[in-house]
Amino acid sequence: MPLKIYNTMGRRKEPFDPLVPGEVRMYACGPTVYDRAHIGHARAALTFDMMWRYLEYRGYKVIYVRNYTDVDDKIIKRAQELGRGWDSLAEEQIEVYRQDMGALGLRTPTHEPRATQHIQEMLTIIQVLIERGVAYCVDGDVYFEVRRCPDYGRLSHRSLEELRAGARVEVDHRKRDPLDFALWKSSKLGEPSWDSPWGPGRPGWHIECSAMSMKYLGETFDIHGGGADLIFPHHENEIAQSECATGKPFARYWVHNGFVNIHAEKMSKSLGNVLAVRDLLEHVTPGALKIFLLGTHYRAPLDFSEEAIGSAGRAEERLLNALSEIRRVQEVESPKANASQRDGPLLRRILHAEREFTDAMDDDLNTPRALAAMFDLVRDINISLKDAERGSDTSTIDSLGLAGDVVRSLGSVLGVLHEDWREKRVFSDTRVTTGAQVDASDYLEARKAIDEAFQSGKPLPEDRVRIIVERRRQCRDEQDWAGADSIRAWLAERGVIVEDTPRGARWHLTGPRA
RNA sequence: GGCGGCGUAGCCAAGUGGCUAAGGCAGAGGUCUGCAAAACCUUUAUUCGGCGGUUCGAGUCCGCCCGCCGCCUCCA
Repeated sequence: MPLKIYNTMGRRKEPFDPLVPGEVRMYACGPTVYDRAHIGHARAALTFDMMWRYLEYRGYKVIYVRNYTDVDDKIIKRAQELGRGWDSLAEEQIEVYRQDMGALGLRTPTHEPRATQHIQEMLTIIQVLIERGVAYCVDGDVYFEVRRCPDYGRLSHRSLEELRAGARVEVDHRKRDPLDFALWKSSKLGEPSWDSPWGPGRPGWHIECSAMSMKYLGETFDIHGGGADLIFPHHENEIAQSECATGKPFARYWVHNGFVNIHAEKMSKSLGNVLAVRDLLEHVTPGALKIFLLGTHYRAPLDFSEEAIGSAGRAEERLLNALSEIRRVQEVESPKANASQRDGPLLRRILHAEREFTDAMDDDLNTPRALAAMFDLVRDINISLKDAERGSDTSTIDSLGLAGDVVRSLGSVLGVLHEDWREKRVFSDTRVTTGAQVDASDYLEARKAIDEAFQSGKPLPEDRVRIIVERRRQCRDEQDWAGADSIRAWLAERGVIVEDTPRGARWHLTGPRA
């Protein structure tokens, strides 16, 4: 079954067939770097990171370019407000963006070009457009003349008339058509400025993506994407200026991800409901955030809610638990069976899950279905784990190991399931009792120390907590259930949760991070 | 006004006209446990916003209606 991708251009799923067999060139519009990344940026970056990973999983060699818009009205404005240089603000925010995307486990694209480092390439394209008579210069500004482009509106499926009718832009009488857009803007005093044949100025917004995508990927390349809001005017204008300059088709597949709403409202500065990735990661694991985002198909609008992301976190736990259980069983029971004796039913389920996963992803990257395939396999794993635990069938151990590998591998295609993320959870600081003896004076001293720390709001001293937990274990060994229960309750009041396992008591801290 | 999207169980969310409508969360039973917790298993939509229509057959196609949203202006 071939991979199919929804192409905004034709508004339908199309079989994906790259220009050069086996190789994919893709470009995604990156952020304008004037503020921290929010959850919408995360969704866009994740969508293309996931696409990249899946294309590689499918065997393609991928060149992935994502730009930084590091000169723009918003950056200039923000820098002025902050009383600092626009370039240092952009530089700082690029670093912040990298950190945030890194925290989400997103890979760094093959190239991350910046607009300011490609001024010359932009000037070249603008020059060609003027020579070809599709762009004109007025008072140091250069505009693209929209009506010289016969296909204008092809991507957004709107005619020039329709666009003019709905236009809310103020009419600038220097332009030949209200829809003409700036390729080059003359700089005002104090604004960033580069020399050009039309005087000092700075690039218009759209030209940078044409310049950078074509520089790194060629005049025609496979995939171009971004948020759905970029369809018009950004991508429409990119197509117009690129194709008019080269006379060749620009991008072949246009991919757009849906928006993130916050409690059914659009996220916007004015509503004050912008959710920064950084702030979000204070409360949830990257894995939970990604499972939440991938739980909705990338083209559909996604509504953020605490409840939904909480349930994604518990779903992540479910996947992680299965993996650690496999590991535990493997430690206890060494595989005895050879390959031919492997557990048949589980093997079949593994193959089924892999097929289901790729079918789902082939169908326009249907990550909700792909996740479902993983959860199905996890259920089968859990059932087999029960069998293995009963000790009746050691032949399943081998297949369980394989099943775990498959879950990990599918998880890494979606970029979820980094097992080390689990350690970063606030509530996952677990320890197991050792069997050490605790005498009465140590116990009383530990209680006192814990109470002092608790009352002053400090983190509880872990070594003292351990002493209490060991003391409780002694009570249990002596079948002093009342004593054990009262210690458990005492600890719970101070934010320590104790859970008994076959290997001893496990405890973790809640509340303020230990 | 123009263009487009959405409405599926308590919540989130898949679903190429045709076997019993994925999956996750929550809920309910159960296993395990001294008790708990955690974990795991089982279970939870005669029905897909409403009304008509096409079809042997529709959540899936068509029409109308109701409700919600996005784009047309910077925006992922």
